[in-house]
Amino acid sequence: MDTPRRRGRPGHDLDAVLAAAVRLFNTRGYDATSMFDVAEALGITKSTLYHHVSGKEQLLSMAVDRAVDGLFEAAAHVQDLQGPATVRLQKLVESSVLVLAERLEFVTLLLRVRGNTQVEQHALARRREFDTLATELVKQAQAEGGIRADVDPATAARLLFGMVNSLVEWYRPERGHPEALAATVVRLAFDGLRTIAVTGDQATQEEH
Amino acid sequence: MDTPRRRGRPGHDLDAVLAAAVRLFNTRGYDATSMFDVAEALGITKSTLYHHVSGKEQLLSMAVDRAVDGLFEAAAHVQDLQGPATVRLQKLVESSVLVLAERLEFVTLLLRVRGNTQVEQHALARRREFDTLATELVKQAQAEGGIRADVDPATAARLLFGMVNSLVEWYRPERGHPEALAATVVRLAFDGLRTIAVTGDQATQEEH
DNA sequence: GTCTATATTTTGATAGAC
DNA sequence: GTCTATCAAAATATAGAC
Repeated sequence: MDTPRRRGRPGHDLDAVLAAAVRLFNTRGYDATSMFDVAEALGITKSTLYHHVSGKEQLLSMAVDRAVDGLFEAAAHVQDLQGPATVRLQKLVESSVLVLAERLEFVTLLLRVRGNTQVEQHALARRREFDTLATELVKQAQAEGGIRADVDPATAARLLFGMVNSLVEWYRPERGHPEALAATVVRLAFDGLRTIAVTGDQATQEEH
Repeated sequence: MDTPRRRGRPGHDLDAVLAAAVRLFNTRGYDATSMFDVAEALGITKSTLYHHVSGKEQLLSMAVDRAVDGLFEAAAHVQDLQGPATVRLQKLVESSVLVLAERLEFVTLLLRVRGNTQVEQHALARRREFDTLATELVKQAQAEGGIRADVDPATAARLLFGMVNSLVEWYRPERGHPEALAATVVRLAFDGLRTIAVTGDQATQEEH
């Protein structure tokens, strides 16, 4: 959205540093990635890397913030909507998939955070906040009779977004449109795997 | 199943060492856990720990094997069954949940492996094998008309088991029966979240 | 089986020149 | 912005006594 303003000619800007770091964190693991590894990937030395960032944790912090911010922007947008909670829940799932696809590497990193440092604990706290929000929406949808009431709302929310989050394990942006994937996830989650009475517009086979 | 035969009186046996290591690997992360940490948790020194195991990687190797073996035992059991593929797929989901619950810490560790060492690559290869097997079952179930054919079988299998695997993020054995949870997962995955025509036996609200 | 060293490497991070 | 040099701490692992 915001145009990253060009910096002074040479070297790397923060975004490039962050991108390289996050890629390494995801492939090797955060702890297994050294600042030397990050510097090497950028073609600079460790000292130069420390000129750009204050430390390893700052890289993690910036990365998870991008993921969390995206998720909450989507949630805020959905909460502004009118209409049945069931539809809003569908929209939340849909936009979560889109955010995950758009910020794949950041969300991937976020989902692997375990809470051992303050940065990680903060990220976990915001994830729980999102969870609560989703659970509330499930409750409302159950109350209005849109989704089944024979499952605990917290359990339903966790399984639903567990399915969504599992996308980071295999989704690759180069194959298939995120919109189609989002639609598939919503369909599977809400209508289930089982064969249903075909109403007419479900004849398209999709690949991702 | 197999009675762990008692060792010579004193000290720790391999199972105790493995259990302590896996617990730490899951809470702090594999790379962030040092051999000193494992030794300390057992109340012994690093040297003594090295008397029990050949190194850190062996601990990881043994742990992921326990998870993978459990999953494949379940898969083999399901493949021996007769009847429609749709039912076998349901059984595979169900028993996967049960294995996950029974070997929670080992499966948790398995699902976090990224493939940076040979041990991890081997674990990933076996996971892919399981994936292929699940995808095949989805295909068969689609062919016999049991589950919807408007979704790519690989995508369906990944989303289905993505939902199952997400249980490691929140399931805790002390709360609720694994059997009830497995039933909930199957119901949600196959019949979906949406309210359906109530046929009579779906009045029970479950908690996990 | 358990310990006290100790070797060796790698880590995150800083100082200071250009 | 980038480098060389360096530090202090922590890591995996081994040697060898009891």
